[in-house]
Amino acid sequence: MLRNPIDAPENSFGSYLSQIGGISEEDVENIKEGLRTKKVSKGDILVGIGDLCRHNFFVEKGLLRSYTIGEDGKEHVIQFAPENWFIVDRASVYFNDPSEVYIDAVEDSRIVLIDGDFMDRLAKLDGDYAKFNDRLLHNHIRHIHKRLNLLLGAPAEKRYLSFIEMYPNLLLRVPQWMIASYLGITPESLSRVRKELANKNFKV
Amino acid sequence: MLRNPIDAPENSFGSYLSQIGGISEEDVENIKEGLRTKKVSKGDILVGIGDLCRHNFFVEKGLLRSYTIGEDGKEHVIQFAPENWFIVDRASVYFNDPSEVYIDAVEDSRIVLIDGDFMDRLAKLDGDYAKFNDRLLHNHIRHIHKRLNLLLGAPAEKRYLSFIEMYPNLLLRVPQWMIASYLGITPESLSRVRKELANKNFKV
DNA sequence: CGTCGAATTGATGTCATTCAACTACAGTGG
DNA sequence: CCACTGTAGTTGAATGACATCAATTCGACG
Repeated sequence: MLRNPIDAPENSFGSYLSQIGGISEEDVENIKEGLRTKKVSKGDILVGIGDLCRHNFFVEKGLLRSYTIGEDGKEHVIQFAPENWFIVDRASVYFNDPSEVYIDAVEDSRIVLIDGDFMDRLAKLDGDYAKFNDRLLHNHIRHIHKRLNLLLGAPAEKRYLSFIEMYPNLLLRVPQWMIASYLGITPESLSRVRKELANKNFKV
Repeated sequence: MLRNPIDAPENSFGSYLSQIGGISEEDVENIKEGLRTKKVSKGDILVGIGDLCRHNFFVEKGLLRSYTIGEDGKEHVIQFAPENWFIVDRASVYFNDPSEVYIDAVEDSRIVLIDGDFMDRLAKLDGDYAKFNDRLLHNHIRHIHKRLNLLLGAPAEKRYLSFIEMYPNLLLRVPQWMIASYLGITPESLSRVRKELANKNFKV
């Protein structure tokens, strides 16, 4: 759930753990062999609705997304995950419930599969590391709350502007109809919002 | 974040910890003296926007809510917390950020104030207890995700029906305009939705 | 009894959706 | 190399859902 995509070195998950998670190089070495890295192609589905989602996915390179199919039969994008983000149906991993989302690859990607008790093993190495997962969870919550506020209050244009502000780097990587889906509007509406903004002389 | 209001015995937080949290009676005794219980009156504001939210609130009796003021100047209800629920701006407690929400009392209430590192102290008593907080966090996330889905996909009527299903006991306790605010619609619209449902011969 | 906020109702406006047509472009196979 | 096809994006006209504004009713409470 943290920002700043980087230029996708191999094993950026290791650097992430040590730099952002504050986990010693040594400990990273000790546990990382329990991890699998996987390459997926654009369009590949990693988790389907009804599956058990057994892993948390860390994106080293590329772009994943999660989405549901509403009762209206339409896709609703829940989250995008570019480099250095996690993506997962936490309820499914944690409670062993069938997944309520799809997770698929928007671009060819290289990802790290983190199994359910990876964090537990990490916590066993050093009690402080339990706090790392805690931080991830709190970040996640903060993030969804921001989104909730927008959906509750803001009209389409403001939601779009806020999306640009939060994910400036995704603007050119994600097709417009997916952004529309993330914003909770139709592609046509987003097209018109963009036109309006252009008329107002708005530059990204 | 768990259901089933009860008939508000004194110290229902203790029972909650032992029954739901699986924490031994003895350990509950050991730490509960660090907790304060407080009575608040309908309308009292516990946390204001900009304040530091220093506590997680557990509702033993009564009803709290959290809400923001959108840029449109309107209230948006984030969450209701009846008996046996927690309510908190987690980002504020965890990251020491100024609160982005108000928390106030919808009814006269008796609440337990849980300070930021209560869970840490609990975890120190018994390593397994760390998992309790983890479970709370995951429940919270699952809950907001459900909400996200509704806001993304469902029209007013479906959101209302889903609200009734999730919080049947709140229907009679929360004024209609607050429910409307929770659903992201105006009180007038909710009134019409209800009328429609009545015409369709819908019974709560 | 009078007042105030909550809820309903009607008239009207606005924003986003829907449906359909059209353009642009990328990928495929002849 | 070019036609064929499918998907993304744009645009227009009509519709629909919800908001807004204003008037009225209802009920709680001093």
